[in-house]
Amino acid sequence: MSYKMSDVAKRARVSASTVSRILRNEKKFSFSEKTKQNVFAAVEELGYSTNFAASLFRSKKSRIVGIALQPDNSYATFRIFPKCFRELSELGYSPVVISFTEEMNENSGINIFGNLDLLCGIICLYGNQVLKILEICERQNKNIPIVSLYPGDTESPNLHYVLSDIPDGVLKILDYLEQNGHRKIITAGSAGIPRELALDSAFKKHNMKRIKIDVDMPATDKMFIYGRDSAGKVMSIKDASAVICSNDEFAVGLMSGLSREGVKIPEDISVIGFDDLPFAEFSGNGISTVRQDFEKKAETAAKLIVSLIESTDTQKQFLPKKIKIPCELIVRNSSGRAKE
Amino acid sequence: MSYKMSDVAKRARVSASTVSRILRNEKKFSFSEKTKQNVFAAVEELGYSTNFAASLFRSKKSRIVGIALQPDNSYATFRIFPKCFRELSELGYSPVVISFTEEMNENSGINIFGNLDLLCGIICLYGNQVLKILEICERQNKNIPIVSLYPGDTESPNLHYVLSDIPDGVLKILDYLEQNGHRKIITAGSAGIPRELALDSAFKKHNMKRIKIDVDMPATDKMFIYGRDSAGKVMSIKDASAVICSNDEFAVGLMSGLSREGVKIPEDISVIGFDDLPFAEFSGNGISTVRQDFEKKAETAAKLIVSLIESTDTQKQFLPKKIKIPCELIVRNSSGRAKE
DNA sequence: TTAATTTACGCAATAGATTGCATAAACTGC
DNA sequence: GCAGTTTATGCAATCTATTGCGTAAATTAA
Repeated sequence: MSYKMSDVAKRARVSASTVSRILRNEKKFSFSEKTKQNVFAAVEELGYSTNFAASLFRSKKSRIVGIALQPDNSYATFRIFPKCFRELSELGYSPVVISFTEEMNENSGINIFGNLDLLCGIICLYGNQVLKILEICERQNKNIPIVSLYPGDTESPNLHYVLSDIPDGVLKILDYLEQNGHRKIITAGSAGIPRELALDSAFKKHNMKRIKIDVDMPATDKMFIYGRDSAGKVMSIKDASAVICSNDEFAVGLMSGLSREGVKIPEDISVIGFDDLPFAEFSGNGISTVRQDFEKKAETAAKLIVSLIESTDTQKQFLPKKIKIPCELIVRNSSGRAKE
Repeated sequence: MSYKMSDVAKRARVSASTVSRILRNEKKFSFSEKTKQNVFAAVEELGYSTNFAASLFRSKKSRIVGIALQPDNSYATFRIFPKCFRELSELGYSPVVISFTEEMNENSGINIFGNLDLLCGIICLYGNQVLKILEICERQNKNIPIVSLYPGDTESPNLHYVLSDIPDGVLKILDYLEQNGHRKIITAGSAGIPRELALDSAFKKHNMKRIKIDVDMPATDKMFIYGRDSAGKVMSIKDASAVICSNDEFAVGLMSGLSREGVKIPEDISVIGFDDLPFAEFSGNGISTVRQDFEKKAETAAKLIVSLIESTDTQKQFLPKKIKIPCELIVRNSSGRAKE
């Protein structure tokens, strides 16, 4: 049987309340250095660690942060997840995956973390899920901070965002393509409304011709296939000299489809990916792409949510609603100068 | 404020103990249909759900299963993880990631799930970690079932395993290569002792010449790089007609390195991967590889651990110690007949 | 020096589900 | 129809950390 707080208290010759307060360093109370020393020593000697269940039961404060993941995870998600997880752990919180289901609803209760009782904050790695989560929280009067790593189709003022600066990334692509003589450019795939708007405005700014190939891409684990299956459409557009893809997986699939038909990359057409996933460097002769700094996003999100959890309502107002992380254009060999 | 069990009890005109027993359907007790109906109705009407903290506090039974992941996750891991997660959830358990740290030790307590108090079982997706976890459990007298999805370097009789049938997969590769005239074959990378033994015995059985290129591959997120950096060594072995790689990432990296040097695949050399990760189909003209049925592994592991958790000590003896999942050879265009 | 405040700590109630023990009612077998 | 068993349910103790309230001692202000 393991020790309890009263054992520590006895050994340190103080009361259990004192032990509790010192261990949680409750700021409303102060204790002499000597008392603290005694308590810590007793804890050390007994190898005591506080009973999570009892603590949670009494205080209702969990230090558990939910991480919402989509059911069929793209590689990008799993660049973010581990970093996010470790960062939260180091900040003294316990990250917990709260969703792999499409239909997250109150009564699902599919596992104990499915209902939000235990959570003191949520980080959402799934753009289109976050509004639903917010809705559930509001209906349950669960006033916990929510940080989203994707914009979703519409941003909400009740959420916090840590986003890659997609508009900037898109502009960098177009700058590069323009400098290399590209004028008529395909965009292929789909990546939500904000990306769409970013592309539109970038094309407008550069006064270049955009040809859209919209692809319905519901399953994130089928990106390669969506890409490959789009090769025909891309080839049917005769005078385009470049394709900007929604993500690297799509780009790899597309290149595979194009190669199969004898199209040479980048001689016949330049292909640009998005994300810079690990395989981007090694697919074909390397894919030109926009690198998202997933690690930075994850770390920032973890720090932000902890700040939000630990700050008072007044302090919260001064914390940023939206943080943008820069993107970087990585030029490899899937792109080059436009033909003639 | 949310309802408690006594509220439900009052509404159903029974005692709280009865509610508790009915909701958990404790098998030692029996209740009339009518009583059950009343209780369920009351629960429904009040929208009651049991307070996890109180329940855990009193019973010390958590229905939380730890999933141990390695810090730098390979893609393979994240094929398994979501499936495992969902399966466990559907079986009424709450999966929780318990490790992204190399040095998992008792006192890390890096988050509340780091010490094993809350867990009723562990699934380990990380071969070399599992023995350490077992050791910690034993030292803490934490007698919970542990299921490993990788053999690790040495198997332990105190663990349960759900493994891909690697020896069979390896044999299938050699059968195929032999039929296609390959006689002198490189194996490149490293994948632990069991795989090593499987390769040795398969080569012996086929009486073929094996040339080992051992690569130290500590970081699973650098597999592509290890592969590419091995191109030189592979090329230096003149008369080999095929390379069997430890995994698909390595294979993609290697192919990238070889192509860069003008080596044609499969004309000059056949490359075989392992795992059949999603990009294998789309890299180059498709990589020949051995498909591991990750989904099946995940599902099987989840079901096994739940059986172990819910069975008595006597029943446990009849549950399998090791379950093997078949592999399948997928032939694509990175391999063909041996030269001349 | 006294009143006012701050510092330092303890007492005891409390949170809500679980479970060992007890009991009443119903049933079974002879 | 009675002893013995099974079914069906309730009572009350229990698990352990937290926290509101209270107080004594130390410090500061006046």
